[in-house]
Amino acid sequence: MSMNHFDYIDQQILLQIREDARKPFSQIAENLKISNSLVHQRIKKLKQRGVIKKAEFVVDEKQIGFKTKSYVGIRLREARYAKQVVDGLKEIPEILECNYVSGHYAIFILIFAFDNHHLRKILYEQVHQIDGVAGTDSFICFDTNFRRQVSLNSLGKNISYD
Amino acid sequence: MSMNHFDYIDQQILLQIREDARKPFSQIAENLKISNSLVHQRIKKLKQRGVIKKAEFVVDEKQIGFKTKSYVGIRLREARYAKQVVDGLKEIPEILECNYVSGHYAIFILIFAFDNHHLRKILYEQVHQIDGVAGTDSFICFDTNFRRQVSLNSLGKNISYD
DNA sequence: GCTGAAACAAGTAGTGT
DNA sequence: ACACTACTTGTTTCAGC
Repeated sequence: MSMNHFDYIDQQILLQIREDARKPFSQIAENLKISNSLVHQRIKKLKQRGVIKKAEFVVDEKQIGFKTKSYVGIRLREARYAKQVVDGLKEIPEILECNYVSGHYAIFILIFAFDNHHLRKILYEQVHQIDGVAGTDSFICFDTNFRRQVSLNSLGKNISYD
Repeated sequence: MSMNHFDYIDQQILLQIREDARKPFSQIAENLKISNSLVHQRIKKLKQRGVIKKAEFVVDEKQIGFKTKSYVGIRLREARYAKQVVDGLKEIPEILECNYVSGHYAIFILIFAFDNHHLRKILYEQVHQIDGVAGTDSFICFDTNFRRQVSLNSLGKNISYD
């Protein structure tokens, strides 16, 4: 299948910058006992390959007032409305993620709202008004037990899991 | 309610570093026509307040082999098994997020697997084996239409939405 | 609470092996 | 593909407003 290939250096660099995007390259170089500029070159290539996209600061949603997190499954009146519903959902800034899914729902979204009342208003006054939406089911998150990034352990191996 | 207070500078800094965690502080200062060191001070305070947690590089899961993304709702045999089930789920590295939720399911998780076959194996051989799990429903993501961070427009205002 | 300059550290590019 | 050096740029701290 020969897709991307990652060696030990790539993997270690990813492990380090992923958790701290502002970690000095020179420090990474020191840890790995390689030159400063090699780190720079590798990261450049990882970007070119599309393995790393961007570095972002993680803002705590709760700290800026978004206390209610909820997943919401959306049922459509008919399947062919999918695209126009997605276009409508995109206009609602509280919706942070939107997926086409298999199973009970056609579309599955993630919403952050100020509180439950706010969530209800978004659903009733905005989502339900989009032409093609038949109904929604909400899965309000009482608590997020954990949240982490994808494992890098399988890199470079290539991968038998059965 | 007097929770956190954010002025224009805080908001602008957040907007800029959120999308590019490695943007030089000096450049931010220039954009806002404030001193280099004020940017530094403000970011330090935002960290202390817990508004920003860390800077992370975003790794493209598909590029490192995780082609199947799925949300999975978990039903419990009895509600009181919740905690021990979460402990079991935490041991499965392909599970990237785990929430207690309202509605049909007790627990709602996000899984990234190599492919559908791998996903099935994780569910059957790991998740379903955890004591307390009655069953699961999967919502496999065919496509992610969009994905973004929470809006910062409500900062500093304080907020009436009804 | 903010600025500005000075000391320090890191990022970048070019050259050679 | 990598390391070394020289150069440019950013970060951090602190005195002073």
